[in-house]
Amino acid sequence: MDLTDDPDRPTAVPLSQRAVAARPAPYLEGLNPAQRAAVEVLDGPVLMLAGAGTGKTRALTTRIAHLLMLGRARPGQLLAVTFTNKAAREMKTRIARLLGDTVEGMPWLGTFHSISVKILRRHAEMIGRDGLHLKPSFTILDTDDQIRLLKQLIQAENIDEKRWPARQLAHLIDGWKNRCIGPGSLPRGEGEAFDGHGGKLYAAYQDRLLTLNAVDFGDLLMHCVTLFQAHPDVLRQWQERFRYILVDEYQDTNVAQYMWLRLLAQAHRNICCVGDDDQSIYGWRGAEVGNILRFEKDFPGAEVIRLEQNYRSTPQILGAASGLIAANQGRLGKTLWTDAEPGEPVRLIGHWDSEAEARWIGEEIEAFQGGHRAALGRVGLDDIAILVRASHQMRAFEDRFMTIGLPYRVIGGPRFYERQEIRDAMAYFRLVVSPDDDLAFERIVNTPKRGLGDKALQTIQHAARQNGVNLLEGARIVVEEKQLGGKGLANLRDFVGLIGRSHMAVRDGVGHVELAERVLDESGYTTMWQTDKSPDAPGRLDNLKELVKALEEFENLQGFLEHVSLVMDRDDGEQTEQVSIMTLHGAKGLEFPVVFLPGWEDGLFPNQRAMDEQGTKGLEEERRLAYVGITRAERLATITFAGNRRLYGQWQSALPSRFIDELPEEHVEVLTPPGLYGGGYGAAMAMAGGTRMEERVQKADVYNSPGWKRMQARAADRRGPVHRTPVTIDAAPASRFTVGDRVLHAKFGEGQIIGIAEETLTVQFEAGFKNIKAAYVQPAGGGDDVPF
DNA sequence: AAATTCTAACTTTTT
DNA sequence: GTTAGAATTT
Repeated sequence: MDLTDDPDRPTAVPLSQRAVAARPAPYLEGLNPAQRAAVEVLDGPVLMLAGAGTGKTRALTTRIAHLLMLGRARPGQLLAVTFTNKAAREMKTRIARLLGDTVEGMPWLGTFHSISVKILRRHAEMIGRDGLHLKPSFTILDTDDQIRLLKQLIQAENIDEKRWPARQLAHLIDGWKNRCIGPGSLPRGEGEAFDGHGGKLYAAYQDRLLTLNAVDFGDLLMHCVTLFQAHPDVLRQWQERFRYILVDEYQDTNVAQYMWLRLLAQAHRNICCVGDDDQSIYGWRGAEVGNILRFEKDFPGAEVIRLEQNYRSTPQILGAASGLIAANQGRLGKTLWTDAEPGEPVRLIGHWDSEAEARWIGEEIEAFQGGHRAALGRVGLDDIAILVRASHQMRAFEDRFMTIGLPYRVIGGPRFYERQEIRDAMAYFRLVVSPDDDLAFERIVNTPKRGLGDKALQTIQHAARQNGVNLLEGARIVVEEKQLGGKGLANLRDFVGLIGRSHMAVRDGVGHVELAERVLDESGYTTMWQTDKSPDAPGRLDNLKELVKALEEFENLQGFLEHVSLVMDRDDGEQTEQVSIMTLHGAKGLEFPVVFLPGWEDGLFPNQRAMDEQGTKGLEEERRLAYVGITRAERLATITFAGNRRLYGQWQSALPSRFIDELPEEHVEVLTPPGLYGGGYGAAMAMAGGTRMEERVQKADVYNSPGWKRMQARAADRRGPVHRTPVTIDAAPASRFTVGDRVLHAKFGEGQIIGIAEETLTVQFEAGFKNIKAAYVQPAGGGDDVPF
């Protein structure tokens, strides 16, 4: 460990006195002054407030390249953290390009998690307590394994599974770890949550993880933090190693990540965080916007650099987005500007229902293909994205595009390594590599079906516990002592035999690719999918083939498994041009020339639940999400909403999103929907002619006034009675109840009905909104006034 | 043990 | 309208 740095070095140098690189480097050319400052402020804490599309990644990667070129640090002394593997990969390629591939890759450029793994592997034995600690070879549990493990514990502790499903407990535990709250210090309310078992269960869970020599995702960070806190010598070692720390998407850090960073940055204080408080959209999974707002307090003397020149969008798009986000309180404040051509205003259009919305967007896209929008230049399908709030909205577009034969791709479906067949295959590999992996054993012992059900598994577990061995060994004992009968026994014998032979094969140095194929074939796993007649079976077989192919790039199974537990994505090189459909969350960091933003209705977007559970905080996060959506567009953004939408099989009507009212009029053009449904707002819009002026008048008259909303509501009324509650439901009330009644539910307690759709009630409980079948609630002592 | 029917719920998602 | 998980039947 080298200690060459001068501890008395000033932490920040004023901008004016800053030394500029002796010789102008070619990679610095073309940067604007702010970007240049962001690259050249070398020492001390720096907060780069980079708005959407301001070249933040460029500034960050150039900064890294610059540090390396100036010899301020060797690649191994730079710590660069991102949130996704994709971002890390992109950064790596960009740095390599800037440096002309002359410098070896940066070992410490990666996600919080991948870097934590590297650190933890070196100090694993310091994690845990006497007699029970981690080994450097620990495995990383994914959510699936985590939930299975919790289920076992819940059963062992005799906790009511119905009241506290493992899934929910896993979520809670995740939350605790995100906030870096250890077993000793659970928050009072939540620790008691599980019938007072919360703390006990948590401790049991952590113990179980240690005995399995495993950690979950949350542990990776939390263990690092506790390690640093408990062992100052270890911390110092890492602090000294990382001379410069760079963090991307700082607004998305949670408490654990924040502590992790702060600990590591304390020594050199050369930390550069890049983020945009207006793009913080992950509050619901523990991200703290506060971290970015507090940066200057945490690192006194920090230099704050704002990147405000936007290179992505037209002034019209930028204007609309800026106007919208201005409604949020407590922003750090940035004024984005651009010197691009004005471009087209953001287009706004309403439709009768979600099907009309999908139809219209499909037609628009086809029109682009026909070259009807010459002003935009060429627009290919790859240039178009549809960004939705909730994934169920995607269906309407998939259906429509399928029927008109428009190629599309859905981004953000289950990832390759999360698919069932891949996880099964991986479990086989895991068991081959480490016989102690009991979770892998459980997963595959009866996959494909071997006639080994719960009973058989219990027998195996019993045998294993009796002899103090792992499940595989336990199974061997069961086979030897013939504790099972018939077919199950024979199958189990084959299974144990196969794994045993595979262990031998590993020792004999059989090629891992060949071994993998052999295991999958001989276990009958491949056959299982070959004989499966479900429509997705062939796809699964393809995936398996691809998995085996991916193995080739690694030296052995072990190496592959290590890699996979952290890198959970895969690029499939699609060749044909396709329209992208994804959620707004999935779109962060991406850009498209043409963007469609459907479903801007109150309740859907802003999402009702987000507002109920988080109040203004939730609404502001939704607004940031809207901001992210609009700013993805380079040349044309189109916002649409539908008066009626089918949700959970029932038609519901809603008002246009309140965000629509917040868009500055001067950047919005209201379009007329085709195929009017006789009257309603459509009739009003039909009056609009083609000229700007008329559109303006119409806009002022129509979309900005309560009258427009009334008209919209009246149109909906013709289809039946409508209850105007936050989420309105269009149907006759269930006979026994009316809106406003108080009801009693076995699990959620007392609540108030705020919506009725046939037999489904929307009830406001203390715990939040729930849709519940009328049969499951009792009328409760009423008399309370209805708030609506 | 496997196939079948029934039930209750339903944001956003990375590692 | 769909889906995962539980309950029930075969």
